[in-house]
Parts: sequence; structure tokens; C-alpha cells
Amino acid sequence: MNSTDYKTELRERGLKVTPQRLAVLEAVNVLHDHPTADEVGSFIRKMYPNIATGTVYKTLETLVDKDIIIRVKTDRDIMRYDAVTKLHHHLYCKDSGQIKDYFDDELNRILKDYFKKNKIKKFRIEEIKLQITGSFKGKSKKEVKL
Amino acid sequence: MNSTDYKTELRERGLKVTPQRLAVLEAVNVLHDHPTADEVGSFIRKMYPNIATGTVYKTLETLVDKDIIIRVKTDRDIMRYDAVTKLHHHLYCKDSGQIKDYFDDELNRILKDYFKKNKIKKFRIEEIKLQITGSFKGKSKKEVKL
DNA sequence: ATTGCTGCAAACTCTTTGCAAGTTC
DNA sequence: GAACTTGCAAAGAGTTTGCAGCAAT
Repeated sequence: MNSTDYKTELRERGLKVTPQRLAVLEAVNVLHDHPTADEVGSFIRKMYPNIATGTVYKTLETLVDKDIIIRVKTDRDIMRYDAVTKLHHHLYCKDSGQIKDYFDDELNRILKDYFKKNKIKKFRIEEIKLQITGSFKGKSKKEVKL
Repeated sequence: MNSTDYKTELRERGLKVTPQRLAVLEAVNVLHDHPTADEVGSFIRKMYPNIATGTVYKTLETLVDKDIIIRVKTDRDIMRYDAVTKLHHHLYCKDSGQIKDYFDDELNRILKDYFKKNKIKKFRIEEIKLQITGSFKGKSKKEVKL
């Protein structure tokens, strides 16, 4: 995704295009490993040292509100964000703490079919996401590329 | 589960049995709707007004460390805890914010089979949990019993 | 007696807020 | 120029920590 796309995306959702919003949007896309607000801020400050912490937080929440990015659930404390809004699941590595995206349309279909046949009473399902916990094999405990 | 069971559980994990630990363990079991640390503290103080906030936090984390309770992932801010350690999934209600347990052994079997056939490369799966997001039908937006 | 646990209060981290000044459309 | 957005600094919520005194084994 490039800068023009970001502008279009913001305008389509009725948001004004500002350098700060473009920077946050770019950061969440580039730091595709589910960055925290803090990581987004640090990344942006390399190029654009003046962005305020409060602005980073406000902007992230605005983008979540408008469904441009999503929040990622974590076991512990801090909030993480994800630029990928297409349905996908997450691999949580116990050793390194990293969270990787996992795409699998066949699995999505199986789940959808299963719940079509086995309705949960009194509940309307909107989305089903898997949290797959485990550990990456082989490589160092620090970082694994998928 | 009764008080004797709690004591046994603590001892088995090498923890000393104290009134505070028993109270926290009981609270998480009784408040089965995934209480926060704050809710656990308030509940305990009804019977036992002297427990310190720090103790509640420390005790909850100790119990998580020893796999006696688990943390529940939420989209936002605060940590929640769950006394049910048997594999189960969660229903997240968008309207009320409540999180309900969902047990389904058939589904667990399907998932297990699926990943036996479709291994994720370089990843050893330990646990698969579903986050099912949606909303409870009918009833008030406030509270739904399952 | 030894080791571990608790209470307390202070400190910390992450996040939100209020508002004046500055931008975008 | 109207409406929205930002920077800043202060406040807020939730959680953690250090340590003296106390309790469990």
C-alpha cells in the first residue's frame, strides 16, 4: 500500500488527511508484527521527530474506530495493532512472545460450516478467530520469519 | 470445588496455604464471569476486609504461574482471570462486553484433526482457542445467562 | 528456625484528557 | 472560516515493587 492509498482510505472514512495520520498508518503497515503504540511512536520519530505521544494514541484509536486497523488481543498488559483487516488468525509464541498472522481460508470455511450446523443458542456470531498458542521450532528464541 | 480442594491444589503446586490465597482462589471460582483483579479484591473484602490490593495482584499472578488459573485475553485494557483451566473457548459480546465460556469437544476434535493434516510449518501447537465475537440475541444488553 | 507471604505506600507504565494553537477542507 | 486535529503536559487507571513485619511449615 502506498501513500496515495492511505490518503484515499482516510478520506473514504471521512477523516482529514494529516501528516500524523499518514505516518501512523504507514508505521502500522511497515511494522507488520503487531506493534504497540510505543513502537509506532518510535518508528515515526525516526523520520518525523515531533509527533506527540497523545497523538499516536488518539490516531490509533481513530483508525480502529473507522475499521482501518484492528486491535490485537494479548495475554498481557499492552495493546497491539494490526493493519491487516482481512480475516486471519494468530500464532502466539510462548518463548519469544511474538504474534504472527496465520491465513487459512479452508479453515475459515470449516469453521463457518461447523457453526452453521451447530448454532450457539442466543448468540449471533460475527467473527471467529483462533488463538493458536505454542512455539516456533528450530530457530533462535528471538525472532522467526514466517 | 471446596476449601479442602483449594488447599490440596495449592500444596501440590508447592505454595503455602494462606487465607489470602484461599480467598482469591475462591473468588475466581465463584465470580465465574472472568473477573478483573479489582472485582476479585472487592469480592474478598466483603468477608475479609483487610486484604491488600498488592496481595490480590501478586496472588493472581502466582496462581497463573502455577497453572491454577488462566489469564483471559481481552481487546481492551484490563486483565481478566478464569478458574476454568479445561480447554474451552470464549464468546465476546460486542454489546455488553461480557465474555462467556463455550465448551465444545466435537469442535476441539475437528480442530485437532485439521491441524494434524495441515501442519503449520516451524510451529509446534500447544493449544487452540477460539475467540468468537458477536452479540447475544434477545435479552437485555446488560446481562445474559448461558 | 527458616522460608515464604502479606500489608502498605510509593513508584511505574500505559493510556487518556483538556485545551490553546495550528491545519485541513 | 468552520470544523477538525495536534502538541503538550497533567491526570488517570491499572499494576508492580520494596521492604519490614508476620505467618506457615
